[in-house]
Amino acid sequence: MGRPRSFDLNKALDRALHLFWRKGYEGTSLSDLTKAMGINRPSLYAAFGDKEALFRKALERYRGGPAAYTQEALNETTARAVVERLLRGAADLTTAPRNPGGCLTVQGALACSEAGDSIRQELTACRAAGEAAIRRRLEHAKSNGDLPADTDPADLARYVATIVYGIAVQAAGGARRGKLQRVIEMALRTLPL
Amino acid sequence: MGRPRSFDLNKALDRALHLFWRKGYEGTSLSDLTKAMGINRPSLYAAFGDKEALFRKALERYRGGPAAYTQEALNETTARAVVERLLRGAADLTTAPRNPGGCLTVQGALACSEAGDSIRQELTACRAAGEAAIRRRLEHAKSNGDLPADTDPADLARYVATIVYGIAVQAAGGARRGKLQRVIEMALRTLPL
DNA sequence: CAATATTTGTACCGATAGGTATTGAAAGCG
DNA sequence: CGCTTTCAATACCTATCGGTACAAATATTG
Repeated sequence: MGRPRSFDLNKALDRALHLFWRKGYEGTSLSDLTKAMGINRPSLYAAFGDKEALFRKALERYRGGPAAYTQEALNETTARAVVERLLRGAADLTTAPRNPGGCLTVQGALACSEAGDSIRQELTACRAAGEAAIRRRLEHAKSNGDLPADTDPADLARYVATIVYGIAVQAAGGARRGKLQRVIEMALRTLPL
Repeated sequence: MGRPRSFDLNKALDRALHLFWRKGYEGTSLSDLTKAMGINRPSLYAAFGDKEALFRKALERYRGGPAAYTQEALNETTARAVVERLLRGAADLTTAPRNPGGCLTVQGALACSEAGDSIRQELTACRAAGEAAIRRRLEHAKSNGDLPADTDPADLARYVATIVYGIAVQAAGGARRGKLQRVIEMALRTLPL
């Protein structure tokens, strides 16, 4: 019972996500958010909690939506296919015309004031978790003989993650998809697998 | 004539630089700055102009100081030495204990509000200029036969820059120097030179 | 219909943002 | 010394920040 909500939760969350994605956590104001989401402030707080809670929900939606390719990539059958799909997916995601340039987990809060430090740490942890997932997948590959014996899965995972982050910075600076694909060609041509 | 300035311009600028480096352009407030610089607000405005001008001066000092290794790297005699020194220098700079983690040109303003957009563009241009300098150096190397004929200097420069940016993001997330050196080993082992 | 539960809109809160007007202090020069 | 010039310090400006109190509006339930 009670008056029903007059807006769509997920649509509003998507708007918030795109804003955080483009302007970062601290660069996005509540006024920006309410305007883009088409709701007013008390409705936002009732539905999502404070700004920090809203960002975390947007991050969750990011991981389950635009960034979901990472899970699919990890399900590829060979280590090389995993790496290739991770890199190509990163270039596609960060340069898709319908998205803000770059990656939310990189530009959401790389450096910020004390007020944003909790979110900064959350994004750092999020990147570390992604890197750990790659490492585990590569460890599995190694135990299957799908990775050279002299290759350390942790090193390779960190290397792949580093290139993904670099691609995100390039995209934030306006790099086009084709240019990033050439970067990926260079990275792939010379991998130890 | 007139009353002499009671603080050291360059020392104050260094304090501002370290603050911007750690917290980004918008994450650093004027109160943060005046406190760290040991001066009060009107002195700051008289000596450096507004916040935006102060940041540009800090960026200039960054390029001429902590980031000056890039120029030295470009003066190396072989293309491989250039690339190696660029990468090793990036890891050293972004993980030096006496510095904030990461790179000012990456985390200074990757994503921000409209108010910071001018600085964001400046940093984007700064990164592009660095990449262009690498490309020109590699073009020169190619004309000297120091680069394989099938290697595009622009592609290689973009690849190197991408790894440098990735290293900066890793360092901002707390990565240690040793780990980044392993990333560099992987990148170097497989370069087309 | 009346009663209740929930959302909405407006208007506001204290705190802080970047930036400045003004006054008093400290130096050089005659 | 007295005059001028520059800097330093306090206090203040408007705008905006994230967050909320309160009352009007809209639905379900009896």
